[in-house]
Amino acid sequence: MTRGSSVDQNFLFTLGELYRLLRVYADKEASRFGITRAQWAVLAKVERSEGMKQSELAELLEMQPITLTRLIDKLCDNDWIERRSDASDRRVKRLYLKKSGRQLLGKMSGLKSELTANALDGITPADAHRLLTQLETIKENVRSAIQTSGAEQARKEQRYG
Amino acid sequence: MTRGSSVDQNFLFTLGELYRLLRVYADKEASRFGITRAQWAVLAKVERSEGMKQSELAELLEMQPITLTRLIDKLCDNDWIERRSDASDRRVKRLYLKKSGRQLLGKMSGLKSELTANALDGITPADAHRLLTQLETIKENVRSAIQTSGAEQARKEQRYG
DNA sequence: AAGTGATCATAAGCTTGCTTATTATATCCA
DNA sequence: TGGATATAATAAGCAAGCTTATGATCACTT
Repeated sequence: MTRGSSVDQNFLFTLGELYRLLRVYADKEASRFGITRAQWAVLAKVERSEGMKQSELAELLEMQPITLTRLIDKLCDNDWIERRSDASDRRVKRLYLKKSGRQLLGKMSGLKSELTANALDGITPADAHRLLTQLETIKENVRSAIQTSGAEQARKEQRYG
Repeated sequence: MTRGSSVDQNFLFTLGELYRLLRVYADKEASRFGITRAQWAVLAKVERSEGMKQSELAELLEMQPITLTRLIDKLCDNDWIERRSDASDRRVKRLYLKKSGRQLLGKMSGLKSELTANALDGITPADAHRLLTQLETIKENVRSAIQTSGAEQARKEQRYG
């Protein structure tokens, strides 16, 4: 129980503290390439799945479409990616890497490894793998917790509205 | 190597995605108490170490003093904490919980456990404990990586400035 | 004692998240 | 065919991070 309560006391806020540190670190390093960490994450995801709709990409990135829209604006301004209209649905815009975007990702490929290696220093590859798996598990847990609490909310509103 | 490269591909951005999800979740739940997750984190830290200087608290929270200043403004507006001038150093303000802040934390004590338990569902207490330890390790790694890269920066500037 | 440099809190302005609302377009059903 | 509902992208405005700069105070050196 001591063990449980210690986790209980710390997990929620510790993750936030780590995130802030990691953000400062990654932004500082990425800035040498004229890009921010947030933009880089989008660019990397576009590379992995070109031709996606913005809404699909937003879901993959766990962010709201409007947040993504503004990041895409910046990536387009820099000519790293482009929006192309969808032939069969005129609401949709699909995202494609441009040549300079591909080149940038090439130049940055070593940086991600370096940042990750520095962050995970002293953690064995096996532990790192387990850690990542656990983070994915937690992501799923939180995603479904949000949906559940949203559903409860809707039910209450229906009952009292 | 497969294992290493899979971590390499994902750790940096996965943590950001999890953070965003967790933020949405915690903010939504905390809002029932009229407080945000960020403000809650500050309030909880003040409870644990009353009488701290703002600058010390900012360091504990891994955030910049100005970021903290504005969160503290809100906590003071709500009368949950107060700033008291230091007797021996007139620059310093020390932070103390007020009665209603203590009451609020009491009311919210169950929520943190609930959020953490939901997030860590399916992860054994032993694994959760190891996970938290690893997050702390990574925090230290990143903190020192930032300092190192800052030092390199300063060295370069000195050399070329 | 006085000046130089550090430290504390804060201000101004930017980024990247969010929520809520708007506009255009699709889809569905009656 | 047409009206209600849903979906895609964007806009406006707020929250909470950041950097850089400022004013007040302190500490140290001379």
